[in-house]
Amino acid sequence: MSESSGRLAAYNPEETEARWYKYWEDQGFFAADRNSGRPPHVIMMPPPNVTGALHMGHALQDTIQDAINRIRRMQGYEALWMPGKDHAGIATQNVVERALKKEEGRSRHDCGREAFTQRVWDWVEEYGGRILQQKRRLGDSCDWARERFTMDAGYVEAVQRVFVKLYEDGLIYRGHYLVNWCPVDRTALSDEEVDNVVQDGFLWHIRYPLEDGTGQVIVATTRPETMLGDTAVAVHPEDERFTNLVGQRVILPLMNRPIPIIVDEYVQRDFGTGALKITPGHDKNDFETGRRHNLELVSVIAEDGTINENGGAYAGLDRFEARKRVVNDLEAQGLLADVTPYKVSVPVSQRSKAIVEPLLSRQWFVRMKPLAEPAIAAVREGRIRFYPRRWENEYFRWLEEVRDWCISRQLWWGHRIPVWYYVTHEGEVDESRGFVVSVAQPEPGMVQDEDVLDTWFSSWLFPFATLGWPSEDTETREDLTFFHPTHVLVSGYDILFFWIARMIMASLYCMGEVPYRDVFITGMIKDKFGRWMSKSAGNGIDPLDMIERYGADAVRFYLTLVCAQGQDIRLDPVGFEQGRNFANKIWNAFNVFGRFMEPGRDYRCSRATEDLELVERWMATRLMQCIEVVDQNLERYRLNEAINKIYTTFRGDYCDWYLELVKPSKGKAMSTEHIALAVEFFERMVQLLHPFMPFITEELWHRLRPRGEREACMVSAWPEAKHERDLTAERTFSLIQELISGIRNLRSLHNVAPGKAVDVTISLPAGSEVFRDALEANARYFERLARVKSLTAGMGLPKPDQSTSTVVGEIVVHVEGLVDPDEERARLTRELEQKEHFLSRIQRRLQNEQFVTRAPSAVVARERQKERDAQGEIDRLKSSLAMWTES
RNA sequence: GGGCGGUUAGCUCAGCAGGUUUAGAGCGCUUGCUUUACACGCAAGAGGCCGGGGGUUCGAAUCCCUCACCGCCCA
Repeated sequence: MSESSGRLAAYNPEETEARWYKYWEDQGFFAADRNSGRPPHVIMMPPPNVTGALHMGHALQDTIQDAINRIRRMQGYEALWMPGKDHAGIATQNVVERALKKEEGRSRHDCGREAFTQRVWDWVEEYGGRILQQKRRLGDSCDWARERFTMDAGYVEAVQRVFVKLYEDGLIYRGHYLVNWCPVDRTALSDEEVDNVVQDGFLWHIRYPLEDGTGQVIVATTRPETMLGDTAVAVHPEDERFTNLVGQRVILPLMNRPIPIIVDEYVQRDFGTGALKITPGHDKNDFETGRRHNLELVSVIAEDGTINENGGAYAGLDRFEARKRVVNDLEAQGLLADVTPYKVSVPVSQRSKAIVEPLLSRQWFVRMKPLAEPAIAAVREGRIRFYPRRWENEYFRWLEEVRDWCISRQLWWGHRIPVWYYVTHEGEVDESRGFVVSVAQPEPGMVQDEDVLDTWFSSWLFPFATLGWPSEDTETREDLTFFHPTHVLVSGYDILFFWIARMIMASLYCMGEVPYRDVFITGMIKDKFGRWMSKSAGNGIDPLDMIERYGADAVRFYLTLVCAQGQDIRLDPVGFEQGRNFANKIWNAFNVFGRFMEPGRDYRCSRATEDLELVERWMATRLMQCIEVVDQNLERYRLNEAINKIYTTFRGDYCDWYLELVKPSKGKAMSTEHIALAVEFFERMVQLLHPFMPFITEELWHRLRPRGEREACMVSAWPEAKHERDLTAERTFSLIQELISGIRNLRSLHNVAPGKAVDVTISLPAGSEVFRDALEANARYFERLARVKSLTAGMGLPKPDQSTSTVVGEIVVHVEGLVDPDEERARLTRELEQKEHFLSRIQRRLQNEQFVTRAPSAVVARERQKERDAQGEIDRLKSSLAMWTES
């Protein structure tokens, strides 16, 4: 595996990634064991739909989860990332229905429930594992052996048990209410599954003639077809326009049915004409009004969205066709008073995009208030914390006004509702005898409720049902006790209510404890123009394509870099190039010393710290600082800050300065001691990078030293910032960096050929003996990085003839042999202006008495130092400039 | 109608427990360089009164108020 000599080609992720993933899995590194003696750290993967394919949202969230999981594992936790998949009721049923239609031209009804359900199982068997396979390409280090499906036998039992428990506690009831009905999927939906979309519509003003023929009332409506089911007209009690009409009746046009005029506070006087048609069967507000006034309730729309037998002449028409016909007929009869354009808010099914119809229907509901209260308390008391915090407000707002949850779905695919009915001799359900709520069939011959449960009614149990609850098996229970509650949930705000809030409720209710301590809410991936990615818009970016093109590490790196706290991400696929380039950089950096390494040799640095040369001591301290910053940011889930720090440290400090200075010159070999330290630093950097870029780091980690049978970067110990920072090395080296940059700048400005060496004189202020010695000792650095052939450093050295200068703090650098007076004057003038501008800002601050007296003394001292420095620099710049002006 | 985010370099975004920030990164741009780890690179540079207005403070991109525009959520 080790390739210790010869040139390495550009990094090729493809081969590396497959190999190491297999290695990790074969070694069992993903498996979590409660008997390890280590403290647990658990992440529950939001279970993807079995029908799903990997998209960028998964890639982002998995990258984050895997990074956290890998860090925790390296930090010595028994890290469990629990994978699973969701049966996704409607979505999956739809997929299989479409396939059935396409392949056999049959509907699920042609097929029959049992056969159809079997087909879904076959489909899940065949394709349901696809998305989890795709996740492996990302490098997800989940404990695959624990993978759970929300329709697994044990999981089914959990769902049924929770239903029964909730029912017995009075938290589930069956009710006859207006529900959100999707005429396309022909099922009830919860409020959360319905979006309100503003559309261009009309306000139709319709004349309702008074029964006594003395006049008319004009009502305004956005849904004229529902008039077929009107059972009243309502006006506001204090609306004087209608006082004399209250108690009278109007004849409902087209239906020729007398209906009363009632008063109700709910009517908005300034809407339309002030008179409101009341359709309790097809409007939620009207439903309430109807209840208050004991109005008759007429349903005129059927489950398929057509007008039913109560709709008179319109029976059988689709609701939209009926609207046109109703409007035409009203107009023909002179009953249409006015039509005005109007913005209407239309309820739309999130899944089918069909306009949802409020329909009277008997469904099962969960009483949410009692479940919500402990869930609110858990967050208020800080037992659960959201990152970023602002989502807590959103969470509270939803829970505080949460409405009961309609959980029954008229589907065939899902958890069957554990409710049983008696049957008549004819085999019909006999509801007159009531029902029994029970996991098992209570009596022979009883039939189970036809409906299934909302998918979220199973996924809200995910954190503990996946760990085996409610199994009584000892092993399982110990596992549950060890791993639950979990530690962090990573998910998007799009399912804050659907899933996150409900999971918290379910865990508190069933387990008596929170499901997790931290909730990390990610932003959503948008396209580069800020639009949602979708198949229909064709603007999606396939993570697998990106992995193929750039490598999984590159994809992960870039996603981590742009995943700033909860902000939506406008993803530009060219960004992944940065990841690929960085991977290549890492690969080649290894090559700098790797090509000198003898195969099988374990390079260890034998020098004491004080024997290290300056740049080595500096690199050691930079690494410490990097680890500190990374650790701090990881604690707050600021992964972008962490990866950014590692990136700049590796690229800037390690490659551009450290490696450049320790690599041997042309044709020379690298000393064992230099290799040893380069290996040591590299090893640490690779470990820090591993959670974010697991593949390339694993590969290189193995090339660094001979490794044992079951050793791997992914199970190595997380680097610790255990050494003190070496502030002297930091100060000395950073000054040298500035001097070198200054010289490079002068070379560039004066167009010195890259190969041409220059002589440099560095004039130091009095008392700089130590620094002068450091410069002399490290003259090689200047030669290496700035092509300085002769370096003269000393206190108060004069400017050599024919030289150009720049000022770094109290130091003046003269580069000899450069003459272009005009260029020089212009440059010095520019620098001088900048400095003077800066100085005046500082002085303005210092002349402010308030500042001097009120600001902390350290701040004032710092400003005074800045002033002195700037003044000194200005003086030196002026004298340099003077020389050029004289000559 | 209520709530929340965003507005910082040409583009995409960091920075927001007020003072080492003379506001950073990547891409793009300009100028050099095939200096044998890397052109998926190196070096040097240009580019921003941090959306407008007001306030708090000795000091504001950062805290408060207000307005504008963009986006999201809820009714």
